[in-house]
Amino acid sequence: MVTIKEVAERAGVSPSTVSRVISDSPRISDETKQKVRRAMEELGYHPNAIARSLVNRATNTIGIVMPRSAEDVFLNPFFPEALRGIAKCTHDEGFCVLLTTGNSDDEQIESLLSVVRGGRVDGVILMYSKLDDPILEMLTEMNIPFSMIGRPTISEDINFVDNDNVNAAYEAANYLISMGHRRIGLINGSLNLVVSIDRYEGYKRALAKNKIELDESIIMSSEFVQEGGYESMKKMLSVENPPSAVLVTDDLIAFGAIRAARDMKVKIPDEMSIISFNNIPLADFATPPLTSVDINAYSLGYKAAKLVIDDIKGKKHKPSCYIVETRIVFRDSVISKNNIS
Amino acid sequence: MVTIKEVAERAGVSPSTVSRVISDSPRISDETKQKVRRAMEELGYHPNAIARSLVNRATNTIGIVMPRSAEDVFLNPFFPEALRGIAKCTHDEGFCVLLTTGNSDDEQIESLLSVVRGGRVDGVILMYSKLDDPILEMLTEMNIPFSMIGRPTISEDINFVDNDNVNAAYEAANYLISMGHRRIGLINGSLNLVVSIDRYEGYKRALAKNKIELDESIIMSSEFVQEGGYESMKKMLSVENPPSAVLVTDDLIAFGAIRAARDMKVKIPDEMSIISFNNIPLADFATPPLTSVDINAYSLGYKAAKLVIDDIKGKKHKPSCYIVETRIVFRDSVISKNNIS
DNA sequence: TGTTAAAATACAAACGTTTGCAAAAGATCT
DNA sequence: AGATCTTTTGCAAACGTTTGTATTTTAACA
Repeated sequence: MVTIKEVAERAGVSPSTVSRVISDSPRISDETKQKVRRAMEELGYHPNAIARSLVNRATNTIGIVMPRSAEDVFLNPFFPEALRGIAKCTHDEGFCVLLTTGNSDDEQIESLLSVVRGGRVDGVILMYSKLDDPILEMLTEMNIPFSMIGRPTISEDINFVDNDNVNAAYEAANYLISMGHRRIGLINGSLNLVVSIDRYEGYKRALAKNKIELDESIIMSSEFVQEGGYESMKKMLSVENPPSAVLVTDDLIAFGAIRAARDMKVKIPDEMSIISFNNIPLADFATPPLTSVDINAYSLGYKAAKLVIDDIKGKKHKPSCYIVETRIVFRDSVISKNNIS
Repeated sequence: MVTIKEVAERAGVSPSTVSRVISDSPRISDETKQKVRRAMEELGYHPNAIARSLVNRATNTIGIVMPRSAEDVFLNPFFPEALRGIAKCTHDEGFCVLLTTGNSDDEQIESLLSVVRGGRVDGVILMYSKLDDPILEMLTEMNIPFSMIGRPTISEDINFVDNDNVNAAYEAANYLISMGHRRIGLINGSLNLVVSIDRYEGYKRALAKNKIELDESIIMSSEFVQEGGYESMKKMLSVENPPSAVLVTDDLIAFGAIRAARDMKVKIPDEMSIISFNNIPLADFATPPLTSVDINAYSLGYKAAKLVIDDIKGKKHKPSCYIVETRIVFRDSVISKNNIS
């Protein structure tokens, strides 16, 4: 490995001069800069990031915490998509991305802990928001810059990015109602995720606003996977008075739900309308193409990264939050009930 | 930040002793170890990974290179799934994962370059194999431990993990043939990816073995995305004598192909059988459920990580390779032609 | 040709570790 | 009690940078 000293020697200057050339300090004459740069060139010198980090006390790296093990995560396109946004922003800002992993909650925590205590990252992005999350607690305690994707429930000063999920769900449900549906089911994700809570709230508000009574028998919650959607839809359809439409809080779940409907010979959208969330790339290729709420996961990621990085750079002194827009992408899984009857 | 010195002072020993306690050196008496450990506990000490890296010349981190920008990548579940395997292995081995990104080929290269030259990673995993890849060249030149997912074409000594793609495609095509199909199309991925080349080869061999002549008009190649599959299938169906079955080299492409078939009112599998590759989670939820070759992306990732790490640790002195098994997952997108006629 | 100010560069300490070698302490033997 | 060996600990250099301060060089002026 070629070091700053060797460059210095070759250029006939001192190491400090080389260092200042690297940072393009005005204290060094142009003549010397040329000389040093040539030496660097000839030797194939590249600054050692580790040494630099040590003295600067900055690694230019941010750590990413995904839910649980990375296991379940990657099955859902939401995370990759958000990660894409994160990667874009970090790269733009000259930062690296370090993945934190673990095969259990404990391992996950231990992994994060070692990474931040070890000083390997300058900040952290928490890619989800759930109730009573020990990681969130840790992060605030450790006093390291971080931001999260999803609204925090503890109302401390925390950087976060989120959709307005209650409103988004409100509008989705409202859309169903505007299409003439009065009996509307809900297939939700796990209720300890605040995104699920919020969408549930929006659903409730839409029904209330339209004087539709809540019926617990057509409100389910499942894990964020297809199987959950499959089971939920089966239950939904075996209720004495099944809904004519259902709001599903995740496309993957919706895929499962569609499959269940097909298996039970109920036609979508003719006998059952479906609107769901996330607008994954495959939504367009479902049968029928899925009407879905686009949450702009990419922006969610990008902004989350921007928030931590600004925090790290000390640009913002107050915690900030950012709400990214959602929009319904209309496809063919919802039908107007008025037209039929 | 609490350092080794403060711990030393508190415990009444020298910094070097503390260091040796950390590494549990036998040279330190148990008594002293107790004392030092207590001091560490009380002060909440944690070793600084950066400083450690500097002297050890090891970061315990491996860099991941994905195709191009991370952009396209994450849309395809293959990469997340492989990443999952990588994450598992690295974690098991006490390594971290650093993502290398960039929004263009050049940026990608520059990003990788700065990361390895900067000494931020001990090794690298290249998640794909394509023809004339400048990155591959760089990696070998720089003389850093690395492994790749996918067979390298330049026959240098390179660690890699791969499926036996020619055989896998051979068997897939053979399966179609065994089901009575004689006219079989191919919808392939981009031909500068060696995985595509290999699967093409397997397809050709199967046809040759069964004395079926190759017909270029029903051989397409598209990008690894749904749209490509959509277009390819449209073309395939508008040929004067369309095939009764098609081998698709990626599930995502297959989704697009299915959609195209549906749009053109050709029934799957009745009028067109489809077998594809990768067996993504959603394959089961396609209409009809997709018969697909499972390539075990998780293992591919896990093994690739194992290979670099072994290399880094100097366990293996020779480059090694590892072939992971594939298996056809039979679902409902292929029908026997014999039964019909 | 000194004197002084400005510009350019060098010195050395610091960042938090690890580790070879030296030193001190304790044990064993005669 | 001294010599010798072993065990335990400490010293100091090193890893490759950055940066405050000191020093040298150059230029400008009288």
